[in-house]
Amino acid sequence: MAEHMRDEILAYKRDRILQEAVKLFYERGFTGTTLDDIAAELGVTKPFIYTHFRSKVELLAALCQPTIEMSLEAVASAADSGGTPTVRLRMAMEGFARVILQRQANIAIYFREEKNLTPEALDAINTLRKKFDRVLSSLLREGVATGAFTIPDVNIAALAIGGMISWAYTWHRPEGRLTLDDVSGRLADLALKMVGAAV
Amino acid sequence: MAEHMRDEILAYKRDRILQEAVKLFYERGFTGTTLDDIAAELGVTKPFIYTHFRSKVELLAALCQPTIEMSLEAVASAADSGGTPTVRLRMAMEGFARVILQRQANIAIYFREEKNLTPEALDAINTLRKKFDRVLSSLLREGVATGAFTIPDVNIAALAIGGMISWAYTWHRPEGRLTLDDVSGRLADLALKMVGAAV
DNA sequence: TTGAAAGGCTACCCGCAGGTAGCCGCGTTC
DNA sequence: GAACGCGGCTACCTGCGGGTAGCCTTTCAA
Repeated sequence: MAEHMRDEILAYKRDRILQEAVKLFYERGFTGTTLDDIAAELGVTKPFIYTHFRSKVELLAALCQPTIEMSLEAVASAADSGGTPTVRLRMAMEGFARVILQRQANIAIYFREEKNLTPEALDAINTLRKKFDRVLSSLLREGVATGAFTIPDVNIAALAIGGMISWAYTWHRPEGRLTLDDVSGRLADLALKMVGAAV
Repeated sequence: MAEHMRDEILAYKRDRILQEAVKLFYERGFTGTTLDDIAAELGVTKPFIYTHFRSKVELLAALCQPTIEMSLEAVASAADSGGTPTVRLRMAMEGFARVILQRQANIAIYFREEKNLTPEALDAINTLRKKFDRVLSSLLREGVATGAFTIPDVNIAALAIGGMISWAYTWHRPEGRLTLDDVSGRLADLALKMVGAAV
C-alpha cells in the first residue's frame, strides 16, 4: 500500500514534468527551452528532472511517442469496428482529428522536433506511422471494393486525408469559433467527400 | 561592366551558401547544423558566410521567406486569371502544389524552424500567409456564389485544402513512383472534389 | 615596381546550457 | 533520540558553436 502510493506520486511528478515541458517546447521550441526553464516553471531545480528522465531528448521522446500511439489507436479501432466502410471511415477520421486537436501541442512538437529524436525513438515512431498508413489505405481499398468510395489513387488519397487532418494542429484555436468536436466533424465530412462517399 | 559582373559573383556566392544551408538544415535541422558545417561543405570557412549574412537566423529567414512568397504568388495569380472558379481553383492548387514540391526542403525548414525566426521575419511571413488564406477563401466563396462549389464552411475548407497540399512536403519523394506534376495534378483533383466541383 | 584595397583565413573569445558530484535536511524506524 | 536513507538542492564542469579581431594573400592600377 505504501509502495503503491509512492509509485503514484512518482508517476504524478513525471507527469507534471511532461506537462510543463510540452507547454514550453510548444511555445519556445525544443532548443529554445532549457531544462532550467522547465524546472523553474515547476518550482524545482534541474537535477529533479534528471531523477525522472535520463536526458532532454528522452523527455522529448516521452511526449511524442504516446501521442502517435493514440492516433494509430483511434484509426485502428475504428477501422476494426463493425459497420460499412463509410461509417468506419467517418469514425476513424473523427477520432483521429480529436487526438490531433486534443494533443495539439504534442503533435506540433513532434513534427517540429523530429530531427532531435534518437534514431531508436524515431524508428519506433516511424513503425507506428507506417502502420497508420497501412490501416487507412486498407480501409479506403475496402470501400473502393464495396463501391462505397471512388478513389483514383488510394495511396495518394490516404496521404491527402491524413495530411488534411494532421494539419489542423497548425490552425486550430481551442478558444475559437468552433469546438473541438465541431472541427473534428467537419474534417471528417471533408474526408468522406474526398473519397466520394455518400453523405 | 566590371561592377556588374562583381555583383553577379556576389549573388552567386550568396546563392551557393543558401543552397548548402537548405540541404543541411533539411537533413540535420537548424540547431543540428553549425555554420562550420555549411562552410566545410562549400570548401570555405565560417567568416566567409558572415560577409554575406549577418547571422545564422538571417540565413534562415533568407531561405524561408521567398518560398512563402512563391506560394502566395502561385495562388494569387491563378485566382486573378480568367476562367470559371473551377478552372482557377485547379490552376491555383496545381501551382501551389508545384511550389511546395519544388521547394520541399525550404518548406520543411520553415515549418520546423519557425520558432527560430526573429519576430520581424515572422511578422512578414505571417502577413503573406494571411493574404494566402484570404485569396483562397475568396476564390472558394466566389465558386459558392456561382453555384460551382458546394461548401458548408468556407474557412474550414480553405484550411483543409491548404493543409492537404502543404502536407505533401512531408511525404513526397522526388525519385518516387509519381512525378512532381503527377502529384500536383492529383492533389488538385482531390481539392476540387472536396469542394464538390464538377470534374 | 609598388601601394592599396578586397576577400578570405587563422585563431580566438565567451556565454550558454546539458549534465553531474556531492551535500544537507527531513522523515522514518528501532 | 540516534542513525539511516531518500529526495532534492547547491555548485560546478565542460564542450560546443555563434560570432569577431586582425592578418595574409592576391589582384589590379598607376
